[in-house]
Amino acid sequence: MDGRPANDPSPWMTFENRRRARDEKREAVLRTAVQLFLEQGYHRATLNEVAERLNITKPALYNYFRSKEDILFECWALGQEQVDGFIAAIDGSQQNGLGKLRALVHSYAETMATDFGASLVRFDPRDLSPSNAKTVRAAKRGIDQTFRRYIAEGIADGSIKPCDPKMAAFAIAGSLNWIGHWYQRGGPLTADAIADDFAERLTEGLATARSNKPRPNKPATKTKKSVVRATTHRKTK
Amino acid sequence: MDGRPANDPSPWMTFENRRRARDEKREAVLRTAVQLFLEQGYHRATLNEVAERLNITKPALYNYFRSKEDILFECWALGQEQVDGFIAAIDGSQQNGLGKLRALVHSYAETMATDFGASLVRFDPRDLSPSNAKTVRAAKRGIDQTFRRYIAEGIADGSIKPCDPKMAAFAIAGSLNWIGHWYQRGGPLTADAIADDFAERLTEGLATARSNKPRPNKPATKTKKSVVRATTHRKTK
Amino acid sequence: MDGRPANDPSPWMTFENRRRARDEKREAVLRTAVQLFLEQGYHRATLNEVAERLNITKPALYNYFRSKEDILFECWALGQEQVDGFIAAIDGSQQNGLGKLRALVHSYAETMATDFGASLVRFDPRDLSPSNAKTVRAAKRGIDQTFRRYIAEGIADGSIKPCDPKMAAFAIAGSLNWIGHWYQRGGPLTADAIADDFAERLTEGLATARSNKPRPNKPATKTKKSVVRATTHRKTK
Amino acid sequence: MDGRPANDPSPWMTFENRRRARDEKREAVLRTAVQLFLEQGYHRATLNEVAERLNITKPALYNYFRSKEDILFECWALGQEQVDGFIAAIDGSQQNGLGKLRALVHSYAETMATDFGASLVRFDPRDLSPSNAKTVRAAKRGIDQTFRRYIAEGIADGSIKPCDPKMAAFAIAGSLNWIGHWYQRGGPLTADAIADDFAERLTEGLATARSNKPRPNKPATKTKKSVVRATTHRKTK
DNA sequence: GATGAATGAGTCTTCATTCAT
DNA sequence: GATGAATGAAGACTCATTCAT
Repeated sequence: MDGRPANDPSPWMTFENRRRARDEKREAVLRTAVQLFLEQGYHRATLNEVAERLNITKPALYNYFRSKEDILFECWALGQEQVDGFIAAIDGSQQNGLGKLRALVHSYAETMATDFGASLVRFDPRDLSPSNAKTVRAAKRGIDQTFRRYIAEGIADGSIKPCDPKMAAFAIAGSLNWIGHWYQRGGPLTADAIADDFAERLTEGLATARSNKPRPNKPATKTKKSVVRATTHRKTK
Repeated sequence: MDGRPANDPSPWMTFENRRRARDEKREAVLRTAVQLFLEQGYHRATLNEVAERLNITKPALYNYFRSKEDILFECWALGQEQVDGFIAAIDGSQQNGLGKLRALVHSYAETMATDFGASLVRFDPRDLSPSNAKTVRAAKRGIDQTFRRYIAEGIADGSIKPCDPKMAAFAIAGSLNWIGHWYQRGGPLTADAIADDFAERLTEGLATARSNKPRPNKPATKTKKSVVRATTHRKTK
Repeated sequence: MDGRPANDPSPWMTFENRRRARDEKREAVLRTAVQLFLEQGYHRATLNEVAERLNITKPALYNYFRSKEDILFECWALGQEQVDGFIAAIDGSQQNGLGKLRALVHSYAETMATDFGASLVRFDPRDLSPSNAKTVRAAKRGIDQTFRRYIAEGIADGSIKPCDPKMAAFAIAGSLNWIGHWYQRGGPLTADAIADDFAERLTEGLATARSNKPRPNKPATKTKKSVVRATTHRKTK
Repeated sequence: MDGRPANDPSPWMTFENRRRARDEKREAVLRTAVQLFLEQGYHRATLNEVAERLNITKPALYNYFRSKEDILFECWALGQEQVDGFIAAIDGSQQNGLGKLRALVHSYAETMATDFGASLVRFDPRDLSPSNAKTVRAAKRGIDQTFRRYIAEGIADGSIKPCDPKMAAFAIAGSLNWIGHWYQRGGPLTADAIADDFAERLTEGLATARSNKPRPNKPATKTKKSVVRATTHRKTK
């Protein structure tokens, strides 16, 4: 019933708009920053250049972020959200271990081909405050354990050959993370093609003979986009 | 009567000693530096701290290196020498493509577990001068092509299943490079165990059925240590 | 109703003020710097001291100049502008060669008695970047050729005795440049007196008998102050 | 008595040789240093480069000089000796004021065309220790006063037109000192030609009509070389 | 007498960050 | 919300000078 006319210029609307505008700018900063950080490396990139690319001035950045490190962390967080999203989706899906692993590899590979995704593996946690660094390391551990968990699940349900989940996870994660270093948008390989290729390539060695029948071309979860961050972006105070 | 034997190599000996002492110090600097750079990252690490750990003063470092970047590059170069060494050895060995690939994976994995080896993948070429960066990038390309070459050889000689050498090389190199990020000396896994494991794990998916018989436990080249740098260390003038 | 007059140039005014304030500060820096550089020499003078005298901190200088060398060059440029200014004025005047030469000597002598003028001969072009050094050397050559040109003109129009313009120019320029080394504000000799004296002294030997009649006490151009730098000061980007 | 055979390799002879060899090296250092200092400027020139050009090492220089500044001062001193020498000669000569002035100009011009001579006007006394700087400034004052003295003498003896000796001296000295800045060995003008030209040019304006008859082509003192420094070079302790 | 090595002092420069407007 | 100006902290690098050999 809160029947507010569409053209209501109420202060609230204004407030809403403000918040939205603010969030858009925040994201614009992050998009610019992540790109610059990837391009030049966090230390060589200066806030001045971030600001320049946005046609604003350096201190203006401080309206949206508390520090350079804050920006770095938020970039990372956006990437991590993607990962959290598809992991949640896969966790909730009905597949055997091998299927989940394949889905994970596929989604992770796709993410690695995005700026925020690549930031997950190309940013250095040591550039973060101890507290943020802790968060990052916990998340990294979480990803690793998800890999191991799916592998263990697969071994248990017979879709994956008995093996050491730890080493297998390392090997797979390494291949995937590496994508973040070599993938270039506009290159000969599309993110999708890479994801498809790696989903098969990195898991075929693990699959039991019986599972190794023609698998579905695309994992079911493929289109599920990551569950976004809870609500309004926290101000990371 | 000042009883010095005619063959007394005195001045020369002194000279020799000096040179040796100098080289030893140079290497000590590099060992300390690579460790610190890996620990803290190149930008956070200061020459002051490098010097402190060596119980000398910062300017003393400039007796051996021309700049911080020079040190960085030399660390990288030492790692690259190891790689060049075992690649040369494998190239000269009598094996089919699969065997060479396995040997390469094994040696590369071992190298990744060393400080100088890890520096190959954890240092950022953008921290180097354009000229040095070029060298580094060329070397990286060389390694990639070696992987692809062995795979292609294997396909040609029937030891490796037909596949895309490029993607296969990326997948393998990624797993290996990742070692440089997670391996910790003193951890539960020895470098040797990792190398053995990866040599098998990363190649089994590529092997043709016929090659996949009980392979030798250790690649033939395993004991061949990398051909070291010619003789006298260049003074990085 | 916020009763601001329509023609309120407020934001613009502010902007204008800012720019002016900025330019004023820039010039204050240059005035302080040129003085310090003359006092102590470029190498002994530190930016810290420049800043101290201005009651600001060293990095604040970098808001106005890109480097110490930039400051040096701009000091020189201010002096050169004076010279360019009076040369242009003399060039445009209606006088015979001797008259122009006298006017030049007079103005140049006056300039040598100023800080920025003295910087023309007391700063060392080798302290400048190659590009700036080139500019400086070209300007120096230009001044030399102006001297020679006026002498040649005088010879042609009969006001100056036939002689070697090159040597004559060297002799005159030497006397004048030397002023930049010995003149001290507040000393027994005023700049004006020196200029008058030198204008006569350095030219009387060159004048033909017929020109050597009672010359005007003051060269016509004497009051013409140097054409100042266009308008907005370049930002030395 | 002390009949020492010519071939006596006595310690004394050795000592003599040593001293001579030492002095030769000292002078070689100074010759190299003055050249380098003139080429690059005192501050940009490093002792390392001085040593390199001599094919010795930097610390070796400290066997002959106590500091970089000491070298600078000694270079200056060698130039000053030349000046002291010809001034003494001229002082002792039988000429009227004009003649002495001409002789002074001639010799001074010649000196300006030498490295050590140029160092007199191109080195900055502020680079010297207070004590040495004082010496230098006194010497400079002495030269100035010599110019003024000869002019005054000339006025007194009627060979020079009444004028202000101070200004005249400044004008003449400026022209001469300037030579030290522009003269280049191997250029189109020989030192001798310059000296002849300037001896006439800088004095003709001062000469009384009666003196201005054809003057001798070369001042009598021309060949008198400067009285050298007393004996063994002081170690400038 | 000469050298390699080491040092201490000092300077420029960069950049994230803050503040008054 | 945005800006120009200013700052403090920090680091790389240079070089004259000394010392043990």
